[in-house]
Amino acid sequence: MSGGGLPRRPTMVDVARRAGVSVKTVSRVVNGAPNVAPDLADRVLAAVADLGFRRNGLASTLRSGQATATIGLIIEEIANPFYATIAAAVAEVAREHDTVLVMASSEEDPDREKHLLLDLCSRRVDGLLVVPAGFDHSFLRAEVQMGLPVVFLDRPAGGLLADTVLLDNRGGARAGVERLVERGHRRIAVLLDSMSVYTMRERVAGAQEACAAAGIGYDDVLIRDGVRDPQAAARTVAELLDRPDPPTALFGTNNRITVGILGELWRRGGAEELLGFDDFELSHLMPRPLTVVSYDAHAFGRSAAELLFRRITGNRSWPSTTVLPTRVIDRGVRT
Amino acid sequence: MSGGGLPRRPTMVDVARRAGVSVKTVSRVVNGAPNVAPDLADRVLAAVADLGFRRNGLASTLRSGQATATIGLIIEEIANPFYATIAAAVAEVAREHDTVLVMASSEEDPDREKHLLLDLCSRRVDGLLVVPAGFDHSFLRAEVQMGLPVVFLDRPAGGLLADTVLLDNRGGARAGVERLVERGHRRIAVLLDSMSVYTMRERVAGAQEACAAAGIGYDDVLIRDGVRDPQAAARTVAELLDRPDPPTALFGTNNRITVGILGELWRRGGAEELLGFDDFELSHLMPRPLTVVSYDAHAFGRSAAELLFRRITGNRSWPSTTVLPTRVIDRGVRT
DNA sequence: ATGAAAGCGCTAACAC
DNA sequence: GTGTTAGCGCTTTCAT
Repeated sequence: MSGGGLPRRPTMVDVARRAGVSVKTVSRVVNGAPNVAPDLADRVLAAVADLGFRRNGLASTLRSGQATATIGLIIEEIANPFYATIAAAVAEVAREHDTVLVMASSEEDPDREKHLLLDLCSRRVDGLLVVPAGFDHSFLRAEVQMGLPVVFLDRPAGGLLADTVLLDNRGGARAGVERLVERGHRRIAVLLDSMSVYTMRERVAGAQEACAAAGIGYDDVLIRDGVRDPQAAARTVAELLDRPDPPTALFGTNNRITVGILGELWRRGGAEELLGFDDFELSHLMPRPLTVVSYDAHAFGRSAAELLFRRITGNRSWPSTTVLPTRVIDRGVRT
Repeated sequence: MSGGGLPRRPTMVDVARRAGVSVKTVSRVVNGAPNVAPDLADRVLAAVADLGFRRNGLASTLRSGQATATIGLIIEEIANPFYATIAAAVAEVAREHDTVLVMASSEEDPDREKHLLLDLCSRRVDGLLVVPAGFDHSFLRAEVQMGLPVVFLDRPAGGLLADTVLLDNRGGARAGVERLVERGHRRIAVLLDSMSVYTMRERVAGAQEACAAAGIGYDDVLIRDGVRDPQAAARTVAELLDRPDPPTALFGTNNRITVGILGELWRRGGAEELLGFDDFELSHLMPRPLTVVSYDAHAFGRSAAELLFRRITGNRSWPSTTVLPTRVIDRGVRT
């Protein structure tokens, strides 16, 4: 081989040698510390440029014990607009604190979530923001006790007392379904991802509260669990509407499901009324009336991130739970 | 103060002392190295659990000289579905390589981009994926020469020879506008973000090629620069359509602009034909015919990330430029 | 204002 | 199998 070896990264020792100063002086110049003679500083800067020196932040952090200026964000699915909006809001707050964001998606897998969280702990992030997929987060207790701030977002933690920021899932779902009921619907189908997810349980409970209050009996057939994606939602709608006793209204309990319902209703020209949890861009241009339970997703992400940074910067008050309001945007047909 | 001091993080020395072994043995156990007597391993594990020890990955990386298992991704705007899809694809590939993703948005600000990139270099990421906002990336040359892989995505780098993955912006725009021309349109407005952005220049050039080929003269009035967001797009549409010589078709050169045009056309009930670059979910449910220049955004992100990891794992071939195809999805009215 | 030496937490290299 | 020592690149402490 003709020596394709890459040039070794220069260190402060290399820079010091080249500039004819001590490493400490290089450190001072590189970090903008005061009290360095201008001529020495110039020589150091020249050596830095010549050598292509870039300070090793890992070594710096290790020795100084400073924060890594990094926070971790674990969500379920990056491409979903709900999580993308949260990520954008968190990144915005992180930037305001000169901190970078390590982002990963758990894909609703508790094992993967645990692995990711512990990995981030090893990387000594300054704080963690988690949309939990698992049900037991006690494995984080030691880290939390040693001062690692963790904020849970959208769903509560399991087995760990920690800051939590939630949406008013139950109230929003109840208010949405009440609109359907007011317009005379008695057979309302509810399509949901999985009862193992906190938000789904809450939204279903809210829907059932509204039904119960209106004296509508519970019908097993209308509650459809396991609707994981838009395709599944479309299939479920087809199946429901082909029954002898079809629903007259449908509740999509998250944005993916609502999109799937919408597509299938459009395809078959169904006139059933639709309620969705989560608003989305252009929802007002949909080819049919669509009522949505909406909220400020950006503010949601920001609240959680701001709380995290309050902890990082020393706030030691008792763990809090914040519930953000939702509101119904009613585009249904008036009767 | 009554000693609110947090317990110090235990180190391998603490674990070793507690387990009555040497640090090296702790290191072996913690890293799953072979040749440790089971009873010693058990004692170490017990001490680890008691103390809540978590290996400091920064120190480990520093000493061993191993990779950080981190890549950086710089995009323009996290919440935009185009970038969110790319981020999801990149995260997917990163995961396949047991690597985490540091993500940041430059917000189209070259200074911020430079700052972020150099920060990531200090953090010793294993590679960089960049949707460039700036025009000069020569400040990365030293890093690249020392072996840092960098892949540019969606737009080419400035002043730096590096791997690049692009879309066929020009060909896609040309093909899209050709459809409009085929249907008899002679006055086609083009709304674009900024001519300083590479993709915009290419898309406008493609549109003009199609017009020129059809003998359509250039009309200054119809090329609208500076359309930064959906609101601006809506305003521009209103202004164009209120002119004495309004366009009969509009070309939105990115997803944000197309959304804005769509809203305004819907609001005023305009019958003008619409072409958009970038497809989006539910575009087929829009209340009017909408032709889009589409491509596989997920594959786009994956290609770039896979190329990056090929570099990280040692591929040293000449920098490549890949151009991914687009296709027109024609939902326009047949004449 | 500058430098020498020690050491952050860990692992490589070499004992034993 | 296990332990000792040195040192990754940097910053701290304390001289001068």
